[in-house]
Amino acid sequence: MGRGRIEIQKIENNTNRQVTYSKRRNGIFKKAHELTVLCDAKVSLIMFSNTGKFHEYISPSTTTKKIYDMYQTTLGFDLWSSHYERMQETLKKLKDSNNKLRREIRQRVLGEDLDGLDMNDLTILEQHMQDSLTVVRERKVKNLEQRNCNLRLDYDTIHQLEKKYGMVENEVGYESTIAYSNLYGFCENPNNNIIHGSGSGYEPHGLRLD
Amino acid sequence: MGRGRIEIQKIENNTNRQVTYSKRRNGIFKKAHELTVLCDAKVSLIMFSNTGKFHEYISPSTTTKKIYDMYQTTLGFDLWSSHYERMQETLKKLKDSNNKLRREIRQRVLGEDLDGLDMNDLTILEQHMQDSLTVVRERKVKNLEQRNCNLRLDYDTIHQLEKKYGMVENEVGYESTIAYSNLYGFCENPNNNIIHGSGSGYEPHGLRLD
DNA sequence: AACTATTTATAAGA
DNA sequence: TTCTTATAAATAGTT
Repeated sequence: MGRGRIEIQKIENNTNRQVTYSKRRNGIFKKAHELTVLCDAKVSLIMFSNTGKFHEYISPSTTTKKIYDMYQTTLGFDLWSSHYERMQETLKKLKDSNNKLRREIRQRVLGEDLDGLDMNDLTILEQHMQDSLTVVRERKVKNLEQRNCNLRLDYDTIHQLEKKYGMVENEVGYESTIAYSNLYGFCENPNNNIIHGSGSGYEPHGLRLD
Repeated sequence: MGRGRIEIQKIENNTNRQVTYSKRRNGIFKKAHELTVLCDAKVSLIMFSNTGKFHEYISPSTTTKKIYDMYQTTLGFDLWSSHYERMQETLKKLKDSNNKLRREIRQRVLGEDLDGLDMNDLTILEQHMQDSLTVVRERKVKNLEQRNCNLRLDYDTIHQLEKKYGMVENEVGYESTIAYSNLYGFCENPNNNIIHGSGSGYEPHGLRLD
């Protein structure tokens, strides 16, 4: 439809191709719109030129996203699944990881869910628990030693103050010394359990497994 | 372009509209293809008729998904964002949950990361660990008792077989009895630790925290 | 971007 | 539906 018939093959002349693209693009957009109106159809027309230029027609009664949702539904597969895939994978890994962690906690912290473990597993688990318990007890000792040091500092400070300002030495000195020696004595027996908690009201201590 | 000019407005006659849709659909598809070839363009043309019928043209050099990826990139917004949103949320929750679980394990299972805990926390933690350890040790005892029962069954079975087939009673009976009595003796001291693991090669035992 | 000779698309009819 | 065909519309090449 023009001054001469043309073969349907790539127009090699650059300018010519560009011009034809522009003309025919308008033509096809017009056709798309006419179809939309005449036949009450929904049309999504997306084009990228040779040079990457983007143009689109979308029927006024719809949106590109709606068309793609319909497209997806119609064809029965998920167009953007590849977009999701990595996300899905991450999600799955996280869920697996979560489950493993929860199981670890059930086993190791709460002492539940031991059904899958054989004698050897139980022994290893027991050893780990024993080690952790030791770490916690050592930390308690460390804490007490720290408290001890602070008290010793306090005692020295007070002692100096007493000297300086002539306070009654025995009164204050007595209490400080009591506290000091009690704590020091305790620290020298790091494995005793005299400050053990009540032990009755067993609670997960802020642990949520739901 | 026909026997008479028509107004661009919805064709009310149902059959007529259907026919026009069919004809013009072919026309626009042909145009889309010509544009693709002549101008080396990429065209995605998706149509849904009045009655929900689906038709599509896509340039052979591409796919509908590629077009939509380009569309997305070009327009600089995410067509699928609503699809993502819930997923993103789930992902975040899982990550948070994971982190909490990992911290729990660091504190409670490995005995690490105790810096935020005061004396009381440490004591509670210690008690929980002690309780869990007790559970594991009780489980070990239960396992041994179970093994014991199994052996006792084996022994009875063998004993019956011996009777039935006249096997030399002492030979088999001796070994079974040894095994049985060893285990039974062990089970009567549930809190001893003679089958403790090596205890030297401390490993997280399948726990991954990375 | 306009023009216009021609080709192409298609409305109406069969 | 599909074919036909008169006519409208699109557009290739030109300006």
